[in-house]
Amino acid sequence: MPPSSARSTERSAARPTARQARRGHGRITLADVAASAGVTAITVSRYLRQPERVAPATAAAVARALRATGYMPNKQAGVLASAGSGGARMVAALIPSIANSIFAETVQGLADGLQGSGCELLLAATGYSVEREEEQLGALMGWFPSAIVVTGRRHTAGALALLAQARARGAPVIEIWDHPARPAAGGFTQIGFDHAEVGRAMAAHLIDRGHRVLAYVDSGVVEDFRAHERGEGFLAEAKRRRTKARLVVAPRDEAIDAGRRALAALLDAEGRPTVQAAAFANDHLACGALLEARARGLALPHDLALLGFGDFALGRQLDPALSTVHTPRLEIGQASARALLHALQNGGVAPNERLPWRIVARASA
Amino acid sequence: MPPSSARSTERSAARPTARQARRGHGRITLADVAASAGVTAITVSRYLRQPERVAPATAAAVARALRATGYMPNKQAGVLASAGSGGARMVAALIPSIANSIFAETVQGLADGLQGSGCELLLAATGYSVEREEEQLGALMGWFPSAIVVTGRRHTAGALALLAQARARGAPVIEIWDHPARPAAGGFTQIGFDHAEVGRAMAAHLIDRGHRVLAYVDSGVVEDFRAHERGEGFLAEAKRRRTKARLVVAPRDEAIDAGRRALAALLDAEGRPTVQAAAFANDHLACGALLEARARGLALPHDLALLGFGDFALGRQLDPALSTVHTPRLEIGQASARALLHALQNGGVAPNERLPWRIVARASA
DNA sequence: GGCTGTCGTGTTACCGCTAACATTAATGTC
DNA sequence: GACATTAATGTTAGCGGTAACACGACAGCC
Repeated sequence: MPPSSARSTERSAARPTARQARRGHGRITLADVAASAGVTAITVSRYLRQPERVAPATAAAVARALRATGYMPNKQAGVLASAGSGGARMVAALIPSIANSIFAETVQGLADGLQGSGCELLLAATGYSVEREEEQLGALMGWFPSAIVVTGRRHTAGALALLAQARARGAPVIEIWDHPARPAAGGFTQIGFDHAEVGRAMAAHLIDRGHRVLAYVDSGVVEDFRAHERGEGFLAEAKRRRTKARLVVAPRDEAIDAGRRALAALLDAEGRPTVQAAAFANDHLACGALLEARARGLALPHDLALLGFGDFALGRQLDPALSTVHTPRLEIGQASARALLHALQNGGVAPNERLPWRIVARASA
Repeated sequence: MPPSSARSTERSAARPTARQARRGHGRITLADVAASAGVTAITVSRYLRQPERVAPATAAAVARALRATGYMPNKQAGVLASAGSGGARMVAALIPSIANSIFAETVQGLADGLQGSGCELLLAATGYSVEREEEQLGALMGWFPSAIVVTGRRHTAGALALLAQARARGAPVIEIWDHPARPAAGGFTQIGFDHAEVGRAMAAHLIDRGHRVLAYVDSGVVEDFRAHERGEGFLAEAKRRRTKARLVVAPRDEAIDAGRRALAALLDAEGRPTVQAAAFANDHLACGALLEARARGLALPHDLALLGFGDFALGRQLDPALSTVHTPRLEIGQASARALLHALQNGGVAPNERLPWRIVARASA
């Protein structure tokens, strides 16, 4: 039965002065536990953090007192006192959108990997805006997180400064979902894959299957940098292979509709179809296109080949099933958690990690 | 240009004693800003929190010093000193799964609603386990969050105690995704809807369309209480309307497969179909069943009616399109943010909120 | 002029915890 | 038996901020 407000003896002995100082918030503190165990606060603190350093008899008394009081350590105070070198840690994660299943799974992987490590996850969404990212980063940094996970390698100068500052403090900084061939300027740990390479592979896949007039339907989200990079890779590979390819940008509607309309535009432009094969910035767009193609009675992949990106559940179930790029979305989160915990324990910078993706050739391309 | 390590004059004046006390972590503190502005720390603190209380000339000097130093308030210290009555706040949210798009959208709504309010989001996933929930809650409570959002109304005794304790401290506690007809024991704010009612409506919908042999395919996730409640409502309504109905539990596989297999079992049991219409715990299951039905050449909804729950993107695009229940998943998050911010500002308990859902009759039922 | 009130700022003490050093007692060493 | 070593616990002084009160300067009032 926890004593409701038994403060340390020393304190309750002090008679209430006129100056009614703040006497705590009624929480149970280390001092309460210590009083109950007949030791001082530091001994209880030691018991909790390095139990091998307190004598067995004392340890037993402290353990009893902890149980009796129902003590819960105040992590704010812990971080403040030990600047994060203590047990309590917070990991800040910044992703473009939580509702986007791709990032949701990555966050799930991150949360799973952090589970049981004593790290809590502080999450914010940027809405695909680097300015919002900087803003959110500023807010999160006020908590002095032990590690920071951001999405992609493009950030505002201000955000980069904040990240560099965090790293200088010893906080690992991880950029996820991106890992270009040449390392980025900031020099932060990168866990992901090379989007330009994926774009090239997408083009190669379509060209290898005999398609000669290609298009990449890019995301309408201006700051979806990774989608744009896949587009650049796509065009580069097409050029290298001397194949016609163009880039169009999907309208910024609901993605499935946007895909439908983007394909319609490609098919109806100039009065005749201007593509034989199209790759898309994501599966939502590709699924929309696939539905549009089906509605027009086109035979996939003969009349038209469609290739998505992301391997969402929807594409797998449509008929014909959507060919796409499978991405390590859960793995990126898990690997980040691993990397960051390792860096926190052993110091040093977490190494980059390139995770595998693969083209899943189903019926549409 | 921020001075790299200019501490307050008073401190740098103190000659370095043998006892090399901890002299900060090299961060820029209020004292640094104060020294640069020629005032004391408390004045800077006031400028930041109640600017109308400092003289205009001082304010200008402080503002200049803030810009010069690049100060970033330490929120840990702020919370510790003012027990959350200060500006810095943290909201802890506990959901079953982040990867589940339903909850991801709710978290997105919550994050959106919190955006700009000075509240940060501390997130954890329970994996649909009340024990894990208690554990995670214990970990999160160490940060003494200003508000807590949990999913559903079923919790372990330990978790309930923690929640009650938080509420006693003045932290609003919100249970999301659930709002039964009669309030739950804990008496926490509920924002969601009545799942039994949805279950009844699902049965009513099928019965009204002439189906006489019903089934509810429940989630294989043991602690998906809300799905089970919909099932109970479904059976109750069928009973009231004197209609045959049974409850079966889907295997705990990948959900689309599970739905396929659950329907197959219903159709093949006893050598002949044992249902005319089935409702499902979620759209993933229902989509699986729909694909299975289509593969068997059944005509929906004549031969078999299928009704899902959740209104996922997939079901909308299948052919025939899946009839389902649309849920206010984003709204639940937004409403929670609103409620919680209101409660934090004005004190008092946030009122319950019942959010609207609706049956979306498409082609399958 | 003395009293009171307000404004703007400073002083002190404290939030709850832990690093660094101090202290005490028990143990080992020659 | 004097001294160094180790083990176990305590003392002090912070971490970086804010609440509560203190205080001086000036204004308004009789």
